Amino acid sequence: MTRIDEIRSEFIEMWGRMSSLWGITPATGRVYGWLITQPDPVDADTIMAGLSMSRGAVSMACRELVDWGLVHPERVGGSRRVAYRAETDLEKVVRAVVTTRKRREWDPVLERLDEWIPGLKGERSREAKVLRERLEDIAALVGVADEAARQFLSGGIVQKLGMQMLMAKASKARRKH
Amino acid sequence: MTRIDEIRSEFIEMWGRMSSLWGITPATGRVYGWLITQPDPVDADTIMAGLSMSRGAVSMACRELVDWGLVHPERVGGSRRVAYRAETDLEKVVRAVVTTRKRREWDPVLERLDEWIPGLKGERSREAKVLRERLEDIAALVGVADEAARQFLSGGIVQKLGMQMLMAKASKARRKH
DNA sequence: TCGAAGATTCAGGAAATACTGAAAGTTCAG
DNA sequence: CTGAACTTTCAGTATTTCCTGAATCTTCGA
Repeated sequence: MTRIDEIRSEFIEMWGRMSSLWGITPATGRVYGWLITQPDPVDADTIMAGLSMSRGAVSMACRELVDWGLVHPERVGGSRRVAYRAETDLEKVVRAVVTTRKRREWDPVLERLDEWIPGLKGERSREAKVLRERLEDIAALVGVADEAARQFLSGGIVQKLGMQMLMAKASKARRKH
Repeated sequence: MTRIDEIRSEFIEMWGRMSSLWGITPATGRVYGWLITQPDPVDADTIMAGLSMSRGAVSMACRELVDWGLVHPERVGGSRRVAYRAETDLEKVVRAVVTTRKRREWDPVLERLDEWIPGLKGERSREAKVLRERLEDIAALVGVADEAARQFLSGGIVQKLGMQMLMAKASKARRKH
């Protein structure tokens, strides 16, 4: 095994382990990792062979990645075959992840909090009063995060420039060492 | 079941479901949710009864929460018994979560990237070149996140004020509706 | 329209993860 | 120092989550 294969397989394993952190299954994570290491789009059979996964698992993983917007399906000329290409523009990746997680995870939390807090307004007990205060604090914090996400996603030119600047800076700083 | 008990149990269930998102086990999430709903510190037996969990599970959950800094153990006067109190200062909570996840999850990623990238410098193939570019981009992005986290944790007065202002604003905005 | 290439689905089995409960460990009052 | 009160540990089991692979469905060239 050459150095690059070694690095590739470690990188893929890393994506597998980080999968829960992103809210995807391990197999999906490995597929995304694998796709990132491929310079050109690859089809399902190649992924199957490369990761020793079943056809079904590859299909489900790719679907999930396409839903997230992390991978793009491309028709291979003159055939039904689909080849998958990883999105490598990191701004798009971050945007896709923020969008999906916000919708799936934060929005429902805010909704529930907004139901609960008024429901506690009537209660007289100290218990209810304390709980209400705590829920209000949490709602405020989630609201801030929500607003920040919204700002980022609405993505005026300002945010884009800011992000690119930061990335360029970090990139340069890292190269020094 | 009164309204408050209903809300409490839904809130606890929510923490159970969100647990994987925070990187804790469901039982640990439920315990934290339960503690948040309690105005006063509670001991292990009370948690056991309230959540119908085994003694062992409660012990492990509380330990994990204490490790994260989300819960504080307090000795009950004149006895070996320990009572647990949820941290409700949200700035401290966010700080604790950022610290722990950064250490456990981001730092290792950066470390690995820093090993891999030089390892690819020698390789001539297009494959290696493309992979190296992608890893460098990822490293830059993680580096930015890392720096942001560091800034936040080093927590000058500036960040604190900024956060408090945002929270106050969000809090007020929410009350209007 | 038909047949074949290829994608998708999903029931069931495999693997990972979490929880229980009893035994062992720890601490403290007396 | 002792034993009672309380906590922690961990082997075994329960539960959840994930993956496989064969059956089914879809699309496209001819």
